[in-house]
Amino acid sequence: MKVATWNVNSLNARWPRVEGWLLQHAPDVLLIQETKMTDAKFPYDALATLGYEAAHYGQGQWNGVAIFSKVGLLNVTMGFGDDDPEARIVGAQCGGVQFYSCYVPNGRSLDDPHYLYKLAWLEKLRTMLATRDAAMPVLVGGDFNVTPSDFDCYDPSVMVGATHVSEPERAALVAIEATGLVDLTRVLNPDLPCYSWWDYRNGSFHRGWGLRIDLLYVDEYLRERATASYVDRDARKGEKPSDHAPVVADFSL
DNA sequence: ATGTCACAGTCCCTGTGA
Repeated sequence: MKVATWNVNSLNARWPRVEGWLLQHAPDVLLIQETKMTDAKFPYDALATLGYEAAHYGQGQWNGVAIFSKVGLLNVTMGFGDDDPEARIVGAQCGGVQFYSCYVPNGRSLDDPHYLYKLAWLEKLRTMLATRDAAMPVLVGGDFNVTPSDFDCYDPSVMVGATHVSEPERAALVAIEATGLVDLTRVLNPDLPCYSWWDYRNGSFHRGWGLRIDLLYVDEYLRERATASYVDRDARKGEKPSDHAPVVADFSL
């Protein structure tokens, strides 16, 4: 089973790239973030032509998450079941695995209310994962907007005082791991940066100024069966790329 | 460090978010 997560920064603007990527890589499951579209505009028919069922939790202009699957799509859940109006998490069971596609709030700055919303959102995710059905393998992927460690930053010295590197954000990831999950890309590539995002500005991609903020958390069952995890940097090149590259994992199930 | 992109509305430019 091939699985990937990709923040596409508008599925409307990115559809030609997404369609091409699906044809080239044929993942069994693709977790998408930032569709930035209403459900009415979601390309269900085009995905069906490519062999994918899809679950979309859309909001409109901002946010929006989806799961594309070639291996079935059951028990779709949207949000955490509270009154949060932002469309940032969708879940589904695909091929006997519980998947979640997550778009963690950015936080904006450490003194912004949105930063507290980010921490609260991560705690809601942790609570949900702590009470999950342990009988079902689980993969939680998405744009976490947090670097797990300084090694996931091109230059930690320029990130001091910023979001994405703060101790509370990293502690929130550690607490999520404590529910029985591992950061698969890092576990399989302890010595590679595996950056997944580069700012559109400053020629950041070509200068190597990246961050690893798109993560795949898996339980022990999936970790034991994982054969590879990598970033498809080619998807960050060329015409109208997203500012994120897909993060892929292969499993022998 | 700020050299970009996408969105909606004020609608062919501007403010906002990332």
